[in-house]
Amino acid sequence: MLIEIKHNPSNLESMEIINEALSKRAFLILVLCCKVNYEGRARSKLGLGERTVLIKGDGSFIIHQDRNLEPINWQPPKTKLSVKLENDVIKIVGMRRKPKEQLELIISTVHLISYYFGSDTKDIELAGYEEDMRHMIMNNPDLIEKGFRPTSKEYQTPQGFIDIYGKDANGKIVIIELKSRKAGINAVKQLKRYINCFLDNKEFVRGILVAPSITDDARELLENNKMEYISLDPPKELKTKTTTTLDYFN
Amino acid sequence: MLIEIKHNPSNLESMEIINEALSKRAFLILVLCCKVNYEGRARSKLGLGERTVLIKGDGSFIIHQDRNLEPINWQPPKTKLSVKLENDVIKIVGMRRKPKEQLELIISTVHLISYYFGSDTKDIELAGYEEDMRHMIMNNPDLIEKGFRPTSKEYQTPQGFIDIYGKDANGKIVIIELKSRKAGINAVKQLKRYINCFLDNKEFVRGILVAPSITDDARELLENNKMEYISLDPPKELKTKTTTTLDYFN
DNA sequence: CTGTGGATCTCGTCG
DNA sequence: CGACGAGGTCCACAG
Ligand SMILES: [Mg+2]
Ligand SMILES: [Mg+2]
Repeated sequence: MLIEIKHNPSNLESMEIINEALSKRAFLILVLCCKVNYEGRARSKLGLGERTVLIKGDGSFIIHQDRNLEPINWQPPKTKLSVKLENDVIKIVGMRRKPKEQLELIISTVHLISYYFGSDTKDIELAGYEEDMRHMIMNNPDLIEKGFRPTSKEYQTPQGFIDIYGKDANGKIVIIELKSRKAGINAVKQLKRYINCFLDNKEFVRGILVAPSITDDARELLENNKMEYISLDPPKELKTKTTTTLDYFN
Repeated sequence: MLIEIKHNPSNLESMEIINEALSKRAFLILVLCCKVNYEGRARSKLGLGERTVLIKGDGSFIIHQDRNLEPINWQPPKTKLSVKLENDVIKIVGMRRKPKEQLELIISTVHLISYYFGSDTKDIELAGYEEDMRHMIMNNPDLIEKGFRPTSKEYQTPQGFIDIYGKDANGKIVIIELKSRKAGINAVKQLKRYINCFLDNKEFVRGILVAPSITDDARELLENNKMEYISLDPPKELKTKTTTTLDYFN
């Protein structure tokens, strides 16, 4: 893999390396002392401090402090980047149209600069999502209860799409709201709104909240509204086996 | 600033440097070829590729591909990290209890390893949020309309807290829903639900959605329900002035 | 510690 | 391109 690394470059050297990396759309890594200004959807100002900056070939611009998972400032992919040197201060500016916003990095000192061209073609495999729960239930409706028959197609109300719509063994309409994480009161409210769309039907419509767990408040609200809860974990099976070695087949 | 950098270390060297960085809670940066497995709230598997990894002193564990703003895999702060070398393969594991989850990084080759101890004490100043809008309106209620008088305290309905509650010049109840970004149909639905809490009052309750802009569907839904829209941008004034130089006072 | 809701949310999907 | 909704959301705040 092609990688360039420089320790404690001068600001002039840094500017040239940054220009090189930006023009070649490399993955650029900087450790530096900087101030940061953001203006656009919101506005922010960050005083001097040492930070790690990532700039990706797709225009992602990411500034990390030494704490927290999330970057302190950022710009999404497709940001237009430019760099200039003025009075021995480096400025990297990331601009976006729509929304109009810009992130300005004012650099006093660069401790580390590196850029590389890597190969990363593999896509991630994921499981454990709401959509996985839906597939599991459609393939095995008895997970809800014996005799439950979901309709094969999505059902739309004025309030939006119902996760799963079907009928129980007695022919009663059943509306299912799925949550792949612990369900709170908002999940119950959403289910209630779907049921309200059927009020003029006269016949009782069952509402079932399906989630791995539920908060106490949500459960109370659910029962007060004569709705039901079924505990179900989202399936987490991947299509391929997970390995912890570096075999050729992975 | 103290920083260590090594280009193309052996896996044994890498393991020792990673151990050093982890034990000292440094900010660790790696560019490497790896596979990644995650298991916990969900499950994921990522095949071999070159990635950039950040591990912060607070336990944040971040894996970036060469595209997208967001990391492909991660663990939040307070993750417990460990490293080992087996058959010349480095494994870094990040574990969390509650939720129980683990992220496993299986490394074949390290291209760059660096760790540092930086100084970053400044907090960010932010503006342009819903809370800023609320303050602005409370301090200048005429922004809504002449004669509007908000109550000083928050008002809670069974549906949750109302952003701003007050009365207009005619003494009619006014409920305001704030959005700091473009408002969609969900903002309108939320406002409608608050108003429904006052239905037994008999008297008409005004609902006003305040946002910088609104989608067409949301506007239609709003008007069909006899509610109003006021266009208002969140204020973006910072307490201190933004500078684009490196003056001592910043 | 849990629950709730905002966010420069991001990102995929669908129209 | 805009609207909409899920998310391993993260994160701050309140109870
Ligand atoms: Mg749903
Ligand atoms: Mg609100």
